[in-house]
Amino acid sequence: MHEDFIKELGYLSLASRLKRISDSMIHSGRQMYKNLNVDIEPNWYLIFKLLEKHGNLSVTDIAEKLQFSHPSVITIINKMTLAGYLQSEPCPTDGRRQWITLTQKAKKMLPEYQKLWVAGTKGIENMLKDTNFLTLLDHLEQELSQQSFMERTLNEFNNGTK
Amino acid sequence: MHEDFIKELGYLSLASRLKRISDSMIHSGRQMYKNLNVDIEPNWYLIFKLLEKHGNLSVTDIAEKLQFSHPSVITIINKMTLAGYLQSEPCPTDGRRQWITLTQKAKKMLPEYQKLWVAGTKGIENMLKDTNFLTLLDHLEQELSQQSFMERTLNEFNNGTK
DNA sequence: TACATTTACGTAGTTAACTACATATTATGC
DNA sequence: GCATAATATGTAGTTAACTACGTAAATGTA
Repeated sequence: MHEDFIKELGYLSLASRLKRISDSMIHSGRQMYKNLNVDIEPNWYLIFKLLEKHGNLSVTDIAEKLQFSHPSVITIINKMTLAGYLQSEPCPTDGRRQWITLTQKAKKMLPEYQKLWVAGTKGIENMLKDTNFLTLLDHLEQELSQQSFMERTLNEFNNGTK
Repeated sequence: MHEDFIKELGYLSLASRLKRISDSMIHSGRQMYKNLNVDIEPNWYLIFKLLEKHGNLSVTDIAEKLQFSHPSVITIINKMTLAGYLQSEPCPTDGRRQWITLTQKAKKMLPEYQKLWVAGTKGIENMLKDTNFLTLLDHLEQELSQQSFMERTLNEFNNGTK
């Protein structure tokens, strides 16, 4: 086994490490869909489940709820529309907005996909069930939203020179 | 405050959430370097610290130690070379390999940059010091290396149909 | 020793997030 | 009620990881 330098760096490389883990899981998810011949992509579940919950939403609504930029949402929605899962219609009361809704194909396929997502959730749960990992993520995200990584670093940097 | 749908999904959206956190920290780091007028990029610290430790390494060595693909390493190294921090020379005993080393500029600047990285580490430590977060990351990465996210999901999926 | 295999590096193209800018529509305020 | 500001969507270009493929050098083997 080779040296794992990112692990060795501890807190310093936290962001790199979180990126490594998420990249690996997303990659594995993409491969799974491909192997099963399911024509969806790793992050589409977010849109599926969001529209399942809310019925219809605008691009901006979706971006806010996912904390994505709106161009990212547009890119995902365009692909899902091309794949026949979504349709858009102009909002009747506001000409700027688009109402995004699930198509019949999406509603038909959702129960099947839902089984996969439940299985994925269980797989992760098995690894982490005796831990407080999600609570720690809540904590970390809340801390970072109160004061950014840059602000924290600069504070420590300036303390060091006092 | 808006609905945080990714948080709401719990384990299902773990990968999306880790990506969100790492993206945000990396973005904040880039902004910090920009504000301080420091001409380095967020992941260059990995190369700096690796070469500081090992003296010189080949592209493949670096890729293995970081668990990056070698094209990713080449991209980073090309930029750092352009910025004057790295130089390459052919390995005298193996014509296929390049020895990557720090330049004088890099050695001169490293103590200053090191202060920033120490400050960043402290900033993260302050958020997580009373937790076992790094241990949980070790655990998660080890579990995922033993059995991929896809394998775990398919196992659970097939159990569900039995 | 010559040929096949492995290894190291490099290039091209993909992915999914982002910012910055453009345009159209709605809301606000004098 | 018209001009300005804010909002919603869309487009273009950036970033950093990846895979796939190509080439050159070294290694192994018949």
